[in-house]
Amino acid sequence: MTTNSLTSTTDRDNGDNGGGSAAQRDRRRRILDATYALASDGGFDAVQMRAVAERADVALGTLYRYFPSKIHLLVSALGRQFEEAVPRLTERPIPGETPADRVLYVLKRMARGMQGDPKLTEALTRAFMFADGTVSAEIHAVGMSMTSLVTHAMRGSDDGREITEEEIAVARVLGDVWLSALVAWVTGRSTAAETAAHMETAVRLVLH
Amino acid sequence: MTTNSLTSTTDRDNGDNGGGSAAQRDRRRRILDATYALASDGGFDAVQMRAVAERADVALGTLYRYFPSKIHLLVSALGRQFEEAVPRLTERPIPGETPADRVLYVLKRMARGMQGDPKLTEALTRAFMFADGTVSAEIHAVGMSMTSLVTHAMRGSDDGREITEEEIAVARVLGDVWLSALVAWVTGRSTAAETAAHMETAVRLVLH
DNA sequence: GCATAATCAGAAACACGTTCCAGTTTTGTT
DNA sequence: AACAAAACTGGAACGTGTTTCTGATTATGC
Repeated sequence: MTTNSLTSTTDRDNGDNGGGSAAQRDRRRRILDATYALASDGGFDAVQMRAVAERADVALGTLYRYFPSKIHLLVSALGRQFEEAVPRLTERPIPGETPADRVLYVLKRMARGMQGDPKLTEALTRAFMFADGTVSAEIHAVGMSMTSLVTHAMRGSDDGREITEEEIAVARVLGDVWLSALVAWVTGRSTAAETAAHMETAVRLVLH
Repeated sequence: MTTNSLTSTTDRDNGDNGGGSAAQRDRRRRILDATYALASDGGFDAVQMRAVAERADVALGTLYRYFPSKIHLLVSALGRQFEEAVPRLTERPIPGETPADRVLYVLKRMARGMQGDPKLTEALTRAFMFADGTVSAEIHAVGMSMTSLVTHAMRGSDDGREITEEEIAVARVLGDVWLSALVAWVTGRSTAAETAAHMETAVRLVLH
């Protein structure tokens, strides 16, 4: 199992998306848009496959052709959200004196973004947690984005150095804590403030 | 049917259900036993409410009277498993020279136990991750067990000292990592060996 | 011992994820 | 242009979690 060069500049669309005709790309976009809208409005339960299909103006069978399950659909939506967020967060140097400060800055900004749309976050997080092995590709992609984000924040700017094992380990641990905290928040077991405090503690612990 | 101490030997009912007649306690026990058996055999999907009811020899409506949802049912089962495991793991001094060694010992032993019954673990973990706010009580109990387990391992034996904030923070971070690793393993996204390696890295990172 | 309330069994019904199918439209090839 | 293959539509249908209903059974207070 490896962990490759994460801060890939490659924007490549991998198999599950890039190909296809313009009509197909458009359908896919409409489906993901409908998913966003429904999730943002009513959370996981409101993302009903019939409703998504109707809103995206495709038949139910077509929806299932593009996304073989509700989980795939939501995890793909989460993936797209990350794809959009990561460049926004990494394009300019990240403020902060120490790696801990910078990582916290990034994590908090991301948390704030998600907390601004709680229902959407609930839907996506839940899907992520419920996914089984058949979604490992999509999930791996999200994990990579997360790792890349954190390692990028640990250094202030994008020098060319190879990313070390240590950095990856730190990033993965922080990613795990972040996910758990997110789940706790999403399920109403902790407040946003508690989540933030917990993340801060974890970062200071791990980044000596 | 397999294996371990899960198939209740203890007949005692604990706090969250202690009340009620003997017949009610017996029904509850039968229901949880059926849940164990089905989960151990076929995992989350195999725990079907009709099947649980039939196996426990109660009507479907009765099952729902005792546990308002499948998630509640499974999370309760997980809670009982923890209740049984924690004393077994904390009753004697934990081997290991350093806190890191001892924590690893405990976590690995627990992981081994769960990996010995993968389907059961899958079912319980999924339920845990999918739970919403209405099961926060049960989930909080599990979280406390986990924290207590780790803090106990960090010290070798049970001296009377107050547990520090720092220790709790470390325990919570490790609990988060453990949970994420467990989810990754359960959903087939990582192997047992990878999970163990990841846990080891995290422990060494957090416990200097 | 009996009246009353609580609980239970059994079964039907509903909701939503998922699958399947017959017919139609779009796309690609020759 | 004609044909074949692939994709799409509309809708029915199935499985499983959940709810609801009715009549039996059991527990509880007098």
